[in-house]
Amino acid sequence: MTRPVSKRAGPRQPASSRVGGSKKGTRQRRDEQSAARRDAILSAALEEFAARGFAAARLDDVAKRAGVAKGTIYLHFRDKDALFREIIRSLMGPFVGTIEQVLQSDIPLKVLAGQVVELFVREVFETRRKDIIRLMMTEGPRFPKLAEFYYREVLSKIFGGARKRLQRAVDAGEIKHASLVRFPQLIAAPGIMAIIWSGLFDRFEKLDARELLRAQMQILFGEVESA
Amino acid sequence: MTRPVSKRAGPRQPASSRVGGSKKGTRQRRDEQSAARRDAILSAALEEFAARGFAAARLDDVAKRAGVAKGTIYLHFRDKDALFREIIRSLMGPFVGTIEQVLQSDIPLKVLAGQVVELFVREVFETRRKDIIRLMMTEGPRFPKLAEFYYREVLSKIFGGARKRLQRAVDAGEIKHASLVRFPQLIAAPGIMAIIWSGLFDRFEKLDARELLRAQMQILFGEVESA
Amino acid sequence: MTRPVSKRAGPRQPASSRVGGSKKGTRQRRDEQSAARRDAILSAALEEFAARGFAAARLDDVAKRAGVAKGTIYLHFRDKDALFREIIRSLMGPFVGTIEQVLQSDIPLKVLAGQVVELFVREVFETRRKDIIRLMMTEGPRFPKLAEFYYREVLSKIFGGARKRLQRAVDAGEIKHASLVRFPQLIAAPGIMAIIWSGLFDRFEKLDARELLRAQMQILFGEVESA
Amino acid sequence: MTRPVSKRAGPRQPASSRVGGSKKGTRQRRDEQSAARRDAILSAALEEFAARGFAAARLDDVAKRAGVAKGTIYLHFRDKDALFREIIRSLMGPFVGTIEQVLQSDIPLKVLAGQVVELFVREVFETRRKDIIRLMMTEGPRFPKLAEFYYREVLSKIFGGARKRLQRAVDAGEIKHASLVRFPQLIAAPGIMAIIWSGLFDRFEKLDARELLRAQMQILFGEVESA
DNA sequence: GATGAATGAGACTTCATTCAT
DNA sequence: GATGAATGAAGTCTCATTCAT
Repeated sequence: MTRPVSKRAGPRQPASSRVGGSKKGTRQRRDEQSAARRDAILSAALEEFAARGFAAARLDDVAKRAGVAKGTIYLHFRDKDALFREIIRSLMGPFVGTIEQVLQSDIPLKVLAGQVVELFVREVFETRRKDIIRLMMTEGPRFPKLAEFYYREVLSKIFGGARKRLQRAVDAGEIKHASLVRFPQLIAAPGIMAIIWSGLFDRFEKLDARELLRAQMQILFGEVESA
Repeated sequence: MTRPVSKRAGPRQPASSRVGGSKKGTRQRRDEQSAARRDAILSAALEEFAARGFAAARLDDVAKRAGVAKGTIYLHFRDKDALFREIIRSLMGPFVGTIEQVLQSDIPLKVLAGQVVELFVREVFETRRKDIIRLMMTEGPRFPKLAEFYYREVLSKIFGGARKRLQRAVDAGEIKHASLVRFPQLIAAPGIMAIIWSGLFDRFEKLDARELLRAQMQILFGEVESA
Repeated sequence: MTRPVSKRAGPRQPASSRVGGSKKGTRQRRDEQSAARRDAILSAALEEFAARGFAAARLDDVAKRAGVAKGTIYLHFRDKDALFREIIRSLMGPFVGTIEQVLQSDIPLKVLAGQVVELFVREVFETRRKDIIRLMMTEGPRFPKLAEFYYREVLSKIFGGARKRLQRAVDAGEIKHASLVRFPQLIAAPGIMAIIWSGLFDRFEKLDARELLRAQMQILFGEVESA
Repeated sequence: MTRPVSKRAGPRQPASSRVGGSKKGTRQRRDEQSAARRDAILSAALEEFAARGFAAARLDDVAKRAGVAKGTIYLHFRDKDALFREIIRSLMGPFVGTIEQVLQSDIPLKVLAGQVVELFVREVFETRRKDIIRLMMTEGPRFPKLAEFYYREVLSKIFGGARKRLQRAVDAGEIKHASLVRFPQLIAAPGIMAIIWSGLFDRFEKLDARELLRAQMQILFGEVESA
């Protein structure tokens, strides 16, 4: 839970801003309150959805957790589905930029690998983004539009960037496993594994996500430098 | 007499014999039909659960798909939860033996790796076991007992066997990545990735599970022989 | 639970006897078995109905308790309602004769009163007839036909006989409370009270039915002689 | 989005104002309406339970009779059981005070007896309290908690008060039947009888509750004065 | 805008009744 | 005749959604 999850990139829907904002004082304060409420709802909803799954989560509980009335949810989101979509959108969006940026840097792959591991652990695995990803995986099949958005806006960009970087590395003889260009998923796979494992089996056998990822990176790229 | 309440009833269907078969003794025939029905329910339920998730799946649809009446489900399973648990149990159980057996054989790791890939692709990825695993991942957190069962009966056995084999290989200098003994999950990770990807993004970009797994195996163990 | 409740006076319904009974041996044995089963069902049903009430009692449990299959119940009784009616009929019928007989005897009222108390305690309160009466009270309103039967076959006869006897006693100056002729229910009221109390409050405060009834009799008729 | 599951909703009725009333502050108005609805449900439920028994009564019918939606019942009562318990509690509670008060007055027993008869007839037998008592008798065995409550809060208090008063009367030579101190139930028995009779046999033979009770009182206490 | 009581479709589950065996 | 697996109507309860206040 490193940073305030909500940076809201997506469009806000009804809210306000429709009317020219002049009187600043009251108007602006109201907007802020409204935005804060919206964030509280998103945040509460994420926790409820993560804990019980989309279908089993109750908007009643979401409202209670967010400290608003049930009806208020509907002032910000058309329905339960829209709320769910917005969670994914608003919480993953801001993250993609960061990732792309990292991938574009020209530092050696071994160093980059270490950075990616740290980025994943600190910005995903140890935050609620882990839940977002889990939700995406578990509920995604029932939200085709969302899967498409996620693929288009997140995966294709990340994997696209990764492929380019990997190709350069292969061309430069920096790495030997050329199959990575075809399957950058292999880099992400241990992350997925860590997320799933943590939700199911940590009670029985802890799995150290950082070490797991570093092990894979080492196997893929050789000795990985600490971040 | 008095109660207008109802006057229930319900002739059963022409007893179709859709399931079951042969002739044999009456008693045995009945048992077979009953078992066949049970299987039909399990099968139908798996499909419904896989398609909509546990909470959103309707037993009504399960019954329809299985060709039985709603009440019949309750002759075989106490409730929806029990049905779900039984799906996992009955379909994963028999598979574990096979996997363990394969892991115990003394063939070279490279060959074994190829066999494992084929086993996964043919016995999991291309069958309904894929759905079982997906369900386990998606609904597991809400079925702690089931996660425990799965860990105890499936994962600990498979990973236990794998660790032993890998340790031997490390000791014999057969492989160089000793971290695999600590993290056999790295071998399984691409399988998980393939399952999740297929459910979410195959529409946009196909991911060849067999090739993905072979790529990882090759990276881990060097050139992998075809099975 | 003094005597085998079942004396079956009422007509038996489907059973048999339709065909001339000649071959005695097998045929008769079968009839006996069938009758025994019928009694077992009635008996089991009474206990289930008494314990849970008519609506909440399950024929499944009745069958189990009677040691027969569920379908067998329907060989003897058209449906749950009929089963209920038959319980009342078959278990109260034989009792009425006895009561009437007692009321017709010419012994002094004080003695008679003692006999009635004993009869009630031993043949009703301490047997399953108590449950019959309770069921009649609790479920009666929903079985108008049954209430009618009960009134016609049981109450009107008993109260009719009682009134005659009481009138004679009044005429003879044997008792002073002439209102008893109008309200013989006053004699029965403590019995009803005892039955209801025993089902609800015996846990908190025992109520000695015999003493309660004797107290009322004493008040009504003066010193009552032990039976 | 995906789920064909539904698209529930349900505009509420024109908010009829059938219940509640006046104008006053908004908040208060709402509370009043809510309370009125609660009462309507209790009232409707009592009638349904009285007519069909607890198990056979349908909450659907209760809702219909109360003029509310099914779900509304659950806003006020956890479940069917709770609704039932609340009926007994809320309708008997206020009555106990009255009864106790009457028993404490120092008027002569004969007068008191007349008052008790009138109280019973007017406040119980001719009101829905009759149904409450009937329900208590018929369903009590399946609601042990309720029976306990009823015994503790109602019966023990009433009988306790009665015993004291009767003991005083015996000591003062006001009455001769000392057994009444041990069995105040004898005073109540005709009331129970009247309630049961009215539900079952009034069609065949009317039983005048007031006269029945007065007859018993007269027998117990001598000439009873009109109330 | 915010609230939360009210709504009612729909889910799970039970169980009286039937009928092939 | 006896059995009990199968049926499906009907009941209880939940919860997404609405709208008067």
